Amino acid sequence: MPARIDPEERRQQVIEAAFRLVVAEGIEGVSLRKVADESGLNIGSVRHYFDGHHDLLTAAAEEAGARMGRRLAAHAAEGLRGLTGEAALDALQALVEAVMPVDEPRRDEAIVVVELIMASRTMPVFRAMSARMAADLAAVLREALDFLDVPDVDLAAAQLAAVIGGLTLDTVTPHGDLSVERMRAVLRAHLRMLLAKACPG
Amino acid sequence: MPARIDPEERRQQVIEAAFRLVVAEGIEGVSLRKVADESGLNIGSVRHYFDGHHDLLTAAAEEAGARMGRRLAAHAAEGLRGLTGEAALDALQALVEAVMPVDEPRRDEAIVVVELIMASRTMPVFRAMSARMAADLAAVLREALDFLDVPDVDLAAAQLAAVIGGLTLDTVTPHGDLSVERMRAVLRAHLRMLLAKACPG
DNA sequence: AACTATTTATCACAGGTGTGATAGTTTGGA
DNA sequence: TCCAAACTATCACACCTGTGATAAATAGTT
Repeated sequence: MPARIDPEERRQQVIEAAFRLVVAEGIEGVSLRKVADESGLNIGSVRHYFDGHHDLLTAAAEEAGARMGRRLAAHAAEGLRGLTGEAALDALQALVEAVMPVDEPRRDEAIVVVELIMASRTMPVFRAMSARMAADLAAVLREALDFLDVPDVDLAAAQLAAVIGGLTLDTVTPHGDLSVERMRAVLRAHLRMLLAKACPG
Repeated sequence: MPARIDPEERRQQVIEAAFRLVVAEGIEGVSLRKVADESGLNIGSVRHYFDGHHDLLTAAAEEAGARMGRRLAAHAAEGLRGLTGEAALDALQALVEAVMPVDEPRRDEAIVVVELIMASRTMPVFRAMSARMAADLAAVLREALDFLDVPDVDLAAAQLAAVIGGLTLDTVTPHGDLSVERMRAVLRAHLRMLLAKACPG
């Protein structure tokens, strides 16, 4: 049986093209023909590796979620245990910035994620992954804040998650079009407020 | 000249239908034919009052921005001057909740606004209005926080704007699917943190 | 070399889109 | 009454979409 190319590799190639289209045009711009063009494949090939449009979207969402999960796992909260002062602030900021649009690759991934989140409002295909991504992020944030002895971890984590979402939205859209520097400054101010409640007692 | 019906009224009727479609299906769901059906008019009539699809979207964006502006103006920041403690907290929360999805009409409007913001990333039609809405909100927030003697008004307003955006996103989407109560609690916690820096000095 | 499963490539069809063009209908004023 | 302006209603066209179906080319195995 001819398998000159790894099917999984081809699928990734297609998903990558889909991501580029999401960044350029939004999720509605992801059509089979455009994905085929963008990936340099024929639409017939795309349809051979994915069981139609719906399946492609599902796979792309899965991959987006997996990447965000990997980013969170990489900057694990373990190293935060017991840190205080500026060291704690720096470490926490580094963790949060792992999922924020601070450079081009992270910006592209953030765009894909936010597009997916918005789309999950009306497209059932994305509901589960959208919810899972929020849960993953919340878990990491709670763990991190807990390690830093921040009180009221649940509430603080929810606040931080909101700040992350809002800053991301205003950075990747013309709404407020935050610069990366400004975004990081606002984030830092918020983290400082959160840690201020931990530092003294 | 027959003008049995106020043209402006008809336009509002059409825009209202467009808003319902945005809520139900997202901005991509706003097609001339669907708007016509939803508004109970013929597509020919819709095209008589709007100079094509682009013009309809422009008018809808304008109306969405105007409504958000009116909501902000209604809960003007004037009344906040000099308030302290729980009274300040309550007043500030009431102002912020004017633009948040705490009930069905505000939820629908918030959905329209967030859809517009996301769409403004790739659709030039929405860029200006998206930016204006952020500026309007930021101005009101700065004014309010200033009246409450919150220090570092610019930074505090930016933080608050981020919280508003993030909470709205997580309330109108399955991402974290916040209940209204939870959203208000998280918002209150954040406002409390901001005001804590003002209360003592 | 022959065979076979994988992969690539096309067609065609039904459905939806914006829009140009064109009739038909209604209604207020002369 | 008649007319013209405003409104409503259709057609048709080109374009794009997902998808079922089918053919063609490829390459590893026997």
